[in-house]
Amino acid sequence: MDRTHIKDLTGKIGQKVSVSGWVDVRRNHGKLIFLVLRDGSGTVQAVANGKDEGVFQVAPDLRTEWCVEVVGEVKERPEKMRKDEFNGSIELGVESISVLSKAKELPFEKDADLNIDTHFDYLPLTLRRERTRDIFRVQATILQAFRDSLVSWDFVEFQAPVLVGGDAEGGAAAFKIDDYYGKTAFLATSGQLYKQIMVGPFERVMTIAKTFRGEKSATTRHLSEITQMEFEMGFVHDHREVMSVLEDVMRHIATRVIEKHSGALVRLGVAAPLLPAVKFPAFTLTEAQEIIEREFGEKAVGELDLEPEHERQICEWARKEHGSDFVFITHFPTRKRAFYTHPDPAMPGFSRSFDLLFKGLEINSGAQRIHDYDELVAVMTERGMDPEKFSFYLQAFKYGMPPHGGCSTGLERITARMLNLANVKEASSFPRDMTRIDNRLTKEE
RNA sequence: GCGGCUGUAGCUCAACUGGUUAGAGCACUCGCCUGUCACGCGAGAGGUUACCGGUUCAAGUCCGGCCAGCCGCGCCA
Repeated sequence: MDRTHIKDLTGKIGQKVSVSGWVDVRRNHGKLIFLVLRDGSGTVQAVANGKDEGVFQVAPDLRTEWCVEVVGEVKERPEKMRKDEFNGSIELGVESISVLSKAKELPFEKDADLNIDTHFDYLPLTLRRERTRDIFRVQATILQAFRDSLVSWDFVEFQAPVLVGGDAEGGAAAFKIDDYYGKTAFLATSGQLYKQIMVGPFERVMTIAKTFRGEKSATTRHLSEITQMEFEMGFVHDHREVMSVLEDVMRHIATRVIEKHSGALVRLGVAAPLLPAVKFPAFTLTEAQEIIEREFGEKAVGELDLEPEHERQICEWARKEHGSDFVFITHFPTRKRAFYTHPDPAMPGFSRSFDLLFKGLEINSGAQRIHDYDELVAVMTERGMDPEKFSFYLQAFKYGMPPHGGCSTGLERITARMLNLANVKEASSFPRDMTRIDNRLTKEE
């Protein structure tokens, strides 16, 4: 008998079907056993009746997470037993059960709150929890919405390398590969330089790139391995055109998440992101700092960046005053940003750069880039970098590079803020940090 | 790296100012249960209180050390 996916059962009332999946919950009433079956598409209640001896040779033994194949009839539930949830008005009348795989007792409480280290210690199992499935279904939608929107606007997706020849960008700490055919290589901290090179062939490019940061940071917003959703576009006049595209991408992502995952948002207890009717509010760093001083009495003006607490404050204020969970901060000090960041001639000392804050956290960073070869070389020299070491990259600029700009969004950060996850690590299916790669590094074994 | 907090059953947590045999819920085992949906009821099993040392008649509780985790800061995105 062909398998029916649980999401398709609604249309098969009265029919005999075969369903395969996991036992999500078991409620044993003696001569009546309720099972909640789960497959990749959803859940459904199955009812095993004690009158059926064949079924009752198996049903009482079933436990959480056993894999089973159940044959039965799709029935409407009795009027009073209907629930306002997916498949809440149907159930499966069990006629036979075959056990595909047994499961031991789970080492944690399935639907209760877990400490985050328990969650990580048992990831292959905790990922099966509804909460976790909700998080990563939303994340998959974020990724797809990012890709779909940019591709529809003629951005070409390319694959940025992960193995790179140098810790090119500086700033972020790179993981070193000691033996790359006898030489030293690094794991990419960003796809930035390759993304700029790709403006040459395609003008508009995007990539969803794995990047790696070796900072010794133990916080709720850092990971050692992150997914960056990046794009770069040619022939811009300044950073504002990049911000405009980014805003459209963010609106598209938010809309898609709201459309597809209203149930998950409810289960996770999170409100849909607040989008302003007009444009995302945007302030220069200095303006933002003045607002923080005025509204929160914090000293901020003159600092090179917003402190985490200031990011939270300006977002709180923007939500109240502008009805937006998104806030752009522009014009960071030139010396605080990467070497390729375009200075703003109208604001000496400041650059055509921006961060996008979302619900209190920086989720994106971008800028117009320097496209003039001589200017780029001069800036590098000024910063004590050796242009010779970047000759590979600089070829693109020597041979006709248009004015361009782009940005990069941290997938885990936007997911975490979208769903109000306290720790960004919960937004990574297999998080890597200072003390974990699959196992705790400190665990004795 | 610095600081704060935490570590008790498989999980989530109790145990007042140190005081009898360290408890509960869930999970697990056994029994009962035909409409549950956090099913219910009864019984049972499950502990070197992270680890090492100290103070005390007496330590889960106080002190020192050590390990681990979380949170914040720094740094970063």
